[in-house]
Amino acid sequence: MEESEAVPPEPGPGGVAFLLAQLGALAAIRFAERLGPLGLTPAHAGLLRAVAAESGRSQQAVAEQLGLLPSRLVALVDEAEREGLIERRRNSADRRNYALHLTSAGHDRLRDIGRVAQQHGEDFLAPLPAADRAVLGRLLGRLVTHHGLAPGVHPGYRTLGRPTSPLD
Amino acid sequence: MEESEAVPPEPGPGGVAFLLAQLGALAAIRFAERLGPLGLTPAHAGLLRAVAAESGRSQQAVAEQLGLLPSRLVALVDEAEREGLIERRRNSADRRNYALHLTSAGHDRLRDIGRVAQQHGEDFLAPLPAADRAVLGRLLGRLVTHHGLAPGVHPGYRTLGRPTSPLD
DNA sequence: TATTGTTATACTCTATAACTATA
DNA sequence: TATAGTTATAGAGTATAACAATA
Repeated sequence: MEESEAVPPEPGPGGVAFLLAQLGALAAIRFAERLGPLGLTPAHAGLLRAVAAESGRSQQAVAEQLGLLPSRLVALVDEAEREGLIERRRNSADRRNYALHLTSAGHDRLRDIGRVAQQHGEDFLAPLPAADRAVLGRLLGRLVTHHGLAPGVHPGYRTLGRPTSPLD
Repeated sequence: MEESEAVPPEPGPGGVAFLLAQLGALAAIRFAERLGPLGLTPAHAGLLRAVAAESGRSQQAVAEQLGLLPSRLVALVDEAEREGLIERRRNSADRRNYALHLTSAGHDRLRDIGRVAQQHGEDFLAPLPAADRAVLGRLLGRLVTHHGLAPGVHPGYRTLGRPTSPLD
C-alpha cells in the first residue's frame, strides 16, 4: 500500500540497502575521525583487538582473520610495534613465525579505543530512543548472521583517516 | 535486563554502530560486484544518477554534490564519455564550463543499474520479512536525516570494484 | 619443496597544487 | 583577477609476485 505506481523513471538508490551503505560508510568515517587523535586508524584498532582476543597467534593467522593481505599486515604490525603497542616474539619451536602479543601500553590503548567506540556509538545513534536502538540492533544482527560476517571484523579495513598525529 | 555486568575487559566492537559499519561496507562491496559485469563502479553509477537527476549542470556542480574532487570527476566523466554514456556540451554563454548530459545509451545503462540495485537490495535484505524491512528502513531513514546525508550520495565514492570488463 | 614473514612492483584513489582557457 | 576544467605530483591502499630464512 505504500508503494505507489509513480515510481520515478530514474531508478533511485532509495532502497534500504543503499541507506545501509550510506550510514555504514558515515559511521566508519566518524569512528576513524575519533581514532585520529589517538594516533590510530580503524585497521590498527582491529589489529589490537584481534591480537588481544587471542595472544600469541602468527601474523598469518591474524591476517586471515582480519581479511588482510600478509604484506599489509606487516606494515600495520610494524607501526604498532614502533608505537610499543604490540610485540613480535620469536617462536622457538618454529622460528619461521612470530607470536604476536599486546604490550601493557597496547592494553591501555585498547581500553582507550573502547571508550572512543562507545562514545561514537552513543552519539551516532543519539536520534533513536533506546527501544529503537535495540530493535535496530536485532535487525542488523540478523543480517550480520545471515551474511556470515565475523564478529569483530570490518570488511575492508582500508585506510579511512590517517591519524592527525601519525604512528611514526 | 539484557546487559549483564560481565562485559569483557577487552572492549568489543559489539555496538550497533559497528554492525552498521560492517553491513554498510558489505552492502557496498556486493553492489560493486554486481556492477562489475556492467563495466561500471559505484562511482560511475552515482555520476550517471546525478547527471540524470539534473541535466546540464557543470562538472563543478556535480562534483560538489557527490563530494568528489573536481580532478577526480574529470576522470570519471572521461570514462563515461568514452563509453558513450555522458556527453560534455560546451556552454556557449560561458565557455569555461561544460554542461553534462546523459546520452540515450546512458539512460539505458542507468535503467540497468536500477535493476541491479533493486535485485541487490532484495537479496541483501532477504533474511528479513517485509515488515521488518520496513521497520529497518524507517529507523535508518531517521539516522540518515539526522546525520544530514544527501539522498542519493554515498559518502566516499571510492573505488570498490574495478569492473571485470573495464570502461576502456 | 613448502611455509612465514618480508620486500618489490604495478595500479588506483585521495589530496593538493599548478596550469589553461576563458571570463 | 577569478573561475571551470585539466594535468601533475605525492601519499597510501590493494594485489601480486618474488625473495630470505626456516622447516
